[in-house]
Amino acid sequence: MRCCWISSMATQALKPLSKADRKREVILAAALELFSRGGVDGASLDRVAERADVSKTNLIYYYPSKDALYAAVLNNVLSLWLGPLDVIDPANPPQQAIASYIRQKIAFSRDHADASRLFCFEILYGAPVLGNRLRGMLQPVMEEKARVFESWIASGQMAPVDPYQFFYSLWATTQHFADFASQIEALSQRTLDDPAFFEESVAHVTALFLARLRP
Amino acid sequence: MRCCWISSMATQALKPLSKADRKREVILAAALELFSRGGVDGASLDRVAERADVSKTNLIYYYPSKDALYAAVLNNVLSLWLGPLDVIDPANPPQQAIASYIRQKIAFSRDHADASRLFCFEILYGAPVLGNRLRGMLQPVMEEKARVFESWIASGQMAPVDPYQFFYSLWATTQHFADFASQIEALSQRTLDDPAFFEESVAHVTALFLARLRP
DNA sequence: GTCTATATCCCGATAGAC
DNA sequence: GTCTATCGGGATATAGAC
Repeated sequence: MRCCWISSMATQALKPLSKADRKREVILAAALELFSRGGVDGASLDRVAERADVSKTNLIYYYPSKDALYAAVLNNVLSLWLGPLDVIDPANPPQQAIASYIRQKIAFSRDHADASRLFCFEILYGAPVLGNRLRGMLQPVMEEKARVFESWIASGQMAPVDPYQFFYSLWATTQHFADFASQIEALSQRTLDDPAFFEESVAHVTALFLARLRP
Repeated sequence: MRCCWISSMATQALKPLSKADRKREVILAAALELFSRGGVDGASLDRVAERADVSKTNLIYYYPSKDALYAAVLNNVLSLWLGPLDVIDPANPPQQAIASYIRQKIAFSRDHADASRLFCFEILYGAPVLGNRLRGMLQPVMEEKARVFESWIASGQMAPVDPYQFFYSLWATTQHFADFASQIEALSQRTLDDPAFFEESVAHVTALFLARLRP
């Protein structure tokens, strides 16, 4: 049900994977799991190799350095991270689009909590690897989404808001469930894996943002 | 104006600091600066000592292990983090209290971005050091604040909301400005040190939450 | 492609003189 | 309290056989 193979979602589902490709996937999955717990410096190549069930030298054969491995994992994570943005489309009514976006993002925090945490680590580090792609690729995407917001506002479908600030708050609130899961669990003793808590969270965040959009 | 000495805010301002105490402060400040960049594992004691302008052995004299140093820094950070919660008081009207809380939290993200990032690192790690204090100390505080919300709701001063979910969203949106500053800067080319962006951010987040509270 | 063996470096922590 | 010297361990990465 919940996907574990990151790259298989990012690449074409049709192309059959070679044995080497599958090995790369296993290594990437192990690296994501360990890097997302303690950051890059919190996990050693020994442990990643152990988790992926390959020798360390073999791992280095596929990814020539730790930095290269980290970058490969992060690029997969960024692809996944971008997915939900598709729903922000001028053809959709804003309330529906944003409600769908929120649900997808909170589902992402549940199904890919490790990816969300690793992304958070990278940003905390100052985005040494993703910085260029954020400026070069995400920024134009955001400009496009900002124009969608402007069209929604101009047509009177929603109250005027700063689209950038609005997205920052959307990302913050939805990703919080993955990145701060241990704090939430300490205070609420709840997890997104509890379907009731998942739905409560979606309902709360949706109500928060839709109240603001009311024209 | 903006305070750099973490501990001096947590301890009594009256008690004069001994030479040793001042040295501890310098070490803690250096450790916060470096740990908040790369996490605990991203900084070495050598570099912390270098930054604090003490020898490594001398550093270890004051903090017997890296874990002890990390725990000391984190405890200071938690004290700072708790401060703004005081404004959530049944005597205040909810809109005013929450607006004040938001402004304080965003100011915290500006003035103590490193503390916010280190706190975020710790939670990402799974709260190995703060977990017990979150459960043992923060949880009762939150129960008290939840009762304040209930009293506000019961008196018709605000719309009914889940206080816990509400706080999670408040923390997420306000801390986001510190923890995800590099992403925001990549997309908006703005920083909280820009007073205009600071005020825009406060206005945006305040409008978001107050719209939700309208009875 | 995969292995064993190893080079090289840096890290946290200790010993012991002063 | 502060120093020099150093230990022991674990990390990334390479060399070279198979």
